[in-house]
Amino acid sequence: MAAARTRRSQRRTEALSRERIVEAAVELLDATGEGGLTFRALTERLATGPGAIYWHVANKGELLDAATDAVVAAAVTVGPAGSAGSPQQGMRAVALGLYEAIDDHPWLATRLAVQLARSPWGPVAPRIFEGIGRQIRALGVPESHWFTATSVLMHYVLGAAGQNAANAASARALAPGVDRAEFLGTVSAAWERLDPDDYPFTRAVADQAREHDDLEEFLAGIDLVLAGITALHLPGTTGPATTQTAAPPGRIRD
Amino acid sequence: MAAARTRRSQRRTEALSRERIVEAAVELLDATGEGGLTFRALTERLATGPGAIYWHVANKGELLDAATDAVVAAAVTVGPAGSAGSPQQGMRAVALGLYEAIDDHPWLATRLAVQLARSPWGPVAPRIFEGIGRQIRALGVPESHWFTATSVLMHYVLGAAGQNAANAASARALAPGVDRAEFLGTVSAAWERLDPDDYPFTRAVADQAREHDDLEEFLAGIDLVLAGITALHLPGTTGPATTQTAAPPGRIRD
DNA sequence: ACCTGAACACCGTTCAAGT
DNA sequence: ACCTGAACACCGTTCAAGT
Repeated sequence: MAAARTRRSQRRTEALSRERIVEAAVELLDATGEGGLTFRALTERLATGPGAIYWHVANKGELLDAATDAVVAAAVTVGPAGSAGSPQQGMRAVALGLYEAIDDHPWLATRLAVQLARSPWGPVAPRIFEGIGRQIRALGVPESHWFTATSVLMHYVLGAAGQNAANAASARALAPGVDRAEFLGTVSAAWERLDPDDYPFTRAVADQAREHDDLEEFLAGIDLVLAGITALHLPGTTGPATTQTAAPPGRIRD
Repeated sequence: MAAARTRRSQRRTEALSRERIVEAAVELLDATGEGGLTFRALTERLATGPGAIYWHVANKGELLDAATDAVVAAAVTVGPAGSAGSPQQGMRAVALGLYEAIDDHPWLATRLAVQLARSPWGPVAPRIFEGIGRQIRALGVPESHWFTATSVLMHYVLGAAGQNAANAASARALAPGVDRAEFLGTVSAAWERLDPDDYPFTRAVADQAREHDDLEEFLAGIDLVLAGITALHLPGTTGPATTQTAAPPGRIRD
């Protein structure tokens, strides 16, 4: 309704709104990183004064939260419970969605960490938790393990995706045309220069770090966690020798 | 040598040094959080001017990095390769060391995320990687899996420990005397108020979230990952049905 | 109801000057 | 070599004033 008149106002002014502000914030974060999001830059981009922004948004923290939530929401499409394909494929789809979102918006990794660490009950945590948890449920994991399994996967996915984005950003920063492999070689070389007495393991692993493909590594980690879930909840298997699964761990602090 | 004269200078002035500055920064972070660490507060605490601090430290980022590294170094004592006890106990000891460090210094969770996302080749990442990796090696994991297994555990441990610290901090902030269980009840209640159509899984899990013991949950997650490692590398087991472990995953983006 | 923009308090950092 | 402290540029936020 009233669609005829909308055309003219689009060009210059287009009336400020919370959505437009958040949209501009995301663009600014993508272009200049978290340090580049200032009210000065934002007012310039939106052609207004700071007061106008504060009318729609309480403060900078809320703006960052809204930008984070908007990007995450777009990345993990909650959708109807039953998508096509196997649960494993569903899990990969959700994980890759987050992986690519963080790859496209490198500031997201840090912001997610900050936000999950500040208010786990905000809108972002449930979004990610739900997206991963549904796949866990579809895998046939018993309900008693749902929380643990989903938590492990969530933390791994976010951490590893953030690490990947960091590698990508560092490679870009080192020199415009630097190859990703070349950059990983630099890191690997740095690790090989560590003290042999203090860092024997890290040095030994430096080679693998050089050659690995990030996406493949990411998926291998997910497979590892899924294997653990299966091993723990399938009564048929001999039960892993490494760990007493059912017995309560008990406190072993000092 | 020259031990006799050291007494007098300790009280008031005690000569500024990088170590003293980092020490004061950690104290300030512990007392007031990341927002409380300012050069103003720091100069007051150290009874100097900002110029004196800048003589020992390049900028605030370097100071935060140094504070983070100091706390992590104290938490994961690298020590001689072979400690007492089983590899599983060793793994728990390392994980609990980080868990407690983040619990004692809540700002550490966010700062580790920032720092690992910015410079994975800095001193902090190898410290944590080495501490966890040695236990992986001691568990008999084949070398080809070292990198994946250590990465998964590192991301999980840091993420889950940060989450725990966040819960603790939020419980404290909600009201001085609020019980941890009471706070988790609040979060659980918030999750149960989510839209049933969009968040069926999260709502179903809200109960578990209310009742769980954080430390127990943390250790259960580690057991899960260890079970996955065992399942993947032990040729004896029937191989988990959920995932094709050996076959290269291949790109499945869209 | 929504926006303007000058003003304020505070921050990280610099630097000429001291010892 | 090490420290002082005034000064600078920039930041998030406020608020009286407009429409």
